Amino acid sequence: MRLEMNRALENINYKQNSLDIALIAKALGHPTRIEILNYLNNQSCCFTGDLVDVFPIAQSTISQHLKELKNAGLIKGEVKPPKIKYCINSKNWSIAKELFSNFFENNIDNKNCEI
Amino acid sequence: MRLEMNRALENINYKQNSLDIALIAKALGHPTRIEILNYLNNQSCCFTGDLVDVFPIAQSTISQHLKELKNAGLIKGEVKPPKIKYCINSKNWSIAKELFSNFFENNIDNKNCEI
DNA sequence: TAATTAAATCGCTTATTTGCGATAAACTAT
DNA sequence: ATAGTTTATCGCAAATAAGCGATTTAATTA
Repeated sequence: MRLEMNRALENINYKQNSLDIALIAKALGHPTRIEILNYLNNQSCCFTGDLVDVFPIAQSTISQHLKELKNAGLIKGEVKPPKIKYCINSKNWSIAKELFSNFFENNIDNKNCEI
Repeated sequence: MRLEMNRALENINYKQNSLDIALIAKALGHPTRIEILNYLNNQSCCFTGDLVDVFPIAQSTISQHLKELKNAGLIKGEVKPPKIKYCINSKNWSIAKELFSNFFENNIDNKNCEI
C-alpha cells in the first residue's frame, strides 16, 4: 500500500493526494491490469483461474498482477475454498474515480498559456 | 508513445483502449510527475528551471520526468531560446480525462457481486 | 491419511525505471 | 569568437517490475 521511492528522494515532501494518485496510477500502468479490471467490471467477480483462461499468461504472473491491484486497493478477494473470488473494491473504486476526476478537472481553461 | 512489453507477451492482443489508458497511467505513476502536472495546471506554463527550484531533484531528473510526460502526450514544449516552455497539452488532456472517466464509470452498480 | 485442486510464493533472468553528475547542444549576448 | 544560460542526453549504479517454471500453502474430497 506504499509507493517505494529511491534513495535520496525518500524525503521529498509530496502531498498525500499526489501519493495516492500515483499509487493507483502505477497499478493502472499495465494493459493486462486494465483488462483484468474491465473483466471484473463486466463479470462482477472472478477467480484467478478464469483469468488464466482469458489471458495467455502464466498463472503466477496473473497472481502477481492481482496482488498489485489488491495492494492499490482496487480489488478485494474472498476465500471460497479452494478458490479465491476477486471483485472490484467498490468503496475504493469510488475514491479513485473521484481522485482522478478532480485531478483531470483542474485544466478546463488552460488559462493564459500562449503555446 | 509506445508501451514496451516483455518477451513472450509482445503478442498479447490488448484492446487499443487498454493500451492507451495504461500508457497514460504509467506516466501518472510517480508522485513527482503528478505534482509537475498540478504545477502546470496552476501556473499555466513553466520552464524546466522553474521546476528545478520547486523540487529538490537534479535538473537531469526533472528533464527525464518531463520527457516521459511529453511521450505520454500530457504536456508539450515550445522553444523560447534558450529556454523551453512547457504546458499541459490541452487536447490530449481532454482525451485522457475522457478515457479515465469512462474507465471508472464502468462500475457504478457493482452488479451481482456478493462479496 | 492421501490425493486433488487452486492460488500464492520462491528463485531466477531480463528489462525498465529512477536517480545522479558530467557533458553536450542550442541559443544569446558580449 | 567567447562566455553565459538553459535544457537534453550520456553513462553509470541501484532499485523495481515483469515474466516464467517450480514449489508451497490451504482447503476439499476420496
